Amino acid sequence: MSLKNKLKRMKNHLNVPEAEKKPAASQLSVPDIQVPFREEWEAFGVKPFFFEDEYCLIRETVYPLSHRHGRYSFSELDDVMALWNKGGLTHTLSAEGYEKSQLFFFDTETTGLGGGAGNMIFLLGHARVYEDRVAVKQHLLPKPGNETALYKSFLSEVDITSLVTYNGKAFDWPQVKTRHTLLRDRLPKLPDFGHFDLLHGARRLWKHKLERVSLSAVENEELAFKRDEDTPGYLAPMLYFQFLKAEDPALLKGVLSHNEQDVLSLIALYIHMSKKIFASSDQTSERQEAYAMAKWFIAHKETDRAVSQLEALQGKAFEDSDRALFDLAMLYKKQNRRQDAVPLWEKLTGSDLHICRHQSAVELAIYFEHHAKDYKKALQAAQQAAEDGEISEKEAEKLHVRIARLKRKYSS
DNA sequence: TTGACTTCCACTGGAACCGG
DNA sequence: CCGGTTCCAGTGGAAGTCAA
Repeated sequence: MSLKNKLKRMKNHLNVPEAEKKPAASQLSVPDIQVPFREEWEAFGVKPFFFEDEYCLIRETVYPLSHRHGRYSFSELDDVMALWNKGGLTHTLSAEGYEKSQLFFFDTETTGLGGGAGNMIFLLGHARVYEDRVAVKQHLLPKPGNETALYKSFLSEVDITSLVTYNGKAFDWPQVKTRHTLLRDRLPKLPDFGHFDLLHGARRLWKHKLERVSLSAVENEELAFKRDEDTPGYLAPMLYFQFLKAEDPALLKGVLSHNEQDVLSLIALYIHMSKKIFASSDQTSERQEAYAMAKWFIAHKETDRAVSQLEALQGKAFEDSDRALFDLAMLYKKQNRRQDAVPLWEKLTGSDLHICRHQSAVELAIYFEHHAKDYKKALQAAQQAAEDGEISEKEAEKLHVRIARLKRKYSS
């Protein structure tokens, strides 16, 4: 909590040059800058932004909240923000404490994948959801020498405390940081920040059924969003290099709209994943997905939620049903409900999965020795584990010690 | 109090994989 | 193409529990 406040303070520092942001003064002081194809750009809703002796291009697009993007309309962000802000749930995607307009849905287009100095970001796009509209804003680099203007305009907008990206932790943001290092003496300092990277949650939930967990695959399968005549991202570098030679805005229209669709998809995906997280366990039809959700809760130590999620899956057949049952038993143990865990472990000693079979037998041995004080049953369980054909050297060694001790206790 | 175990946490190394 | 993040299983050590 104190961290969040710290970030808020730093954010204020970041936004200090409020006065410089007004382009009017700069525009007057540098009336000699020529913007090629300026009329064409303006017809496309793109305006120049001037800073010192440079400029970049800004495109703003507005949607009503009722606008549908696949399955969802942007107004549904309200619903999920309300759910998060009801509190009581620890989760990496939790927007508790945030205003919805603080969420900064963010994506870049670059000249390549490598992080090296040869690469650069040429388009920074972001979307924010306000009370009455969704505002998309894109900052475009008109030529390599104008990065200061690009980052000046972008950094005066970015809410660094709540980025929402897709693989942005590994890709977009490190790139921004790299460029920022090159420019650091001319730009405000970057603080640490909160960052929701939707890639990892998407992987957790859908890797079992999606060949690729790319944003476009997730759009298709989960958001029911279809792009018409999309310019694929991998073409962006080539188109940008053509643009640098010809300067014709038409070359980048496809890239701009691709980037715009990307940030809009981030909003829809955030809505989608949040709704999934709050959906009660029995209304998730896909069992593997429900199990993935349970494991996500376990990772966040949300034991009660994980338990009810797993209980809803009990008795249902699916790929990982034994693992799910084992996880449930271990959660019961953690909750001090060993009497509920025991029948599950007993059942799992007949599992096809070695890891579940073995670990369950060991847990039974521990339970009977230390809690039920039934040394005979403990010995039986340990011996059953030891007789398992798939047992490893190390496991066998540990069981040997356990069995020896139990034999001693049992005979006395 | 001590010793024997268990539990919890932090760390680590490897693999997978997404972005343009 | 390649960097960075995360997951996952495994490890080790500190802290906690219990019986004698």
